[in-house]
Amino acid sequence: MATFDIYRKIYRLAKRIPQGRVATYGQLAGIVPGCTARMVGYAMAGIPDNERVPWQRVVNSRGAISLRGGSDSELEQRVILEKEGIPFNDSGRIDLARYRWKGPSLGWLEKNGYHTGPV
DNA sequence: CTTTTGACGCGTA
DNA sequence: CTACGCGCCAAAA
Repeated sequence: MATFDIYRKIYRLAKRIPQGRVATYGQLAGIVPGCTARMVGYAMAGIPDNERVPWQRVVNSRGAISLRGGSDSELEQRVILEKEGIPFNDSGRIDLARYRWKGPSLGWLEKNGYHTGPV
């Protein structure tokens, strides 16, 4: 099992995040076997051009955008998310209790070799 | 080879 | 609420 396969799994999973929902780094890491939150962030930073991953729907555990510091693309992503129907509160955070993605169906997880529940 | 860094998370103070 | 530390693991230096 090469690390390349893990990245592919992360991408495949992230592509399942529907519009109007968000997922956290830790959440995705908990679904992909042998993956950590840091690895998800690293994977998002290195998405190949041929892959179309909705990386803007992945936020940190606080419900805030965590882009490479100082970049203006952070504001850009917030605009995209708001456009997709996700509101930000006064602190610039998303209400994860309401907008967090529930994850793929159990059948999809089993079929593609992901974790199906809490580790 | 070793050290540092990074789109993270969580417990503690 | 903020600040700090540790754990996590893959790339880059």
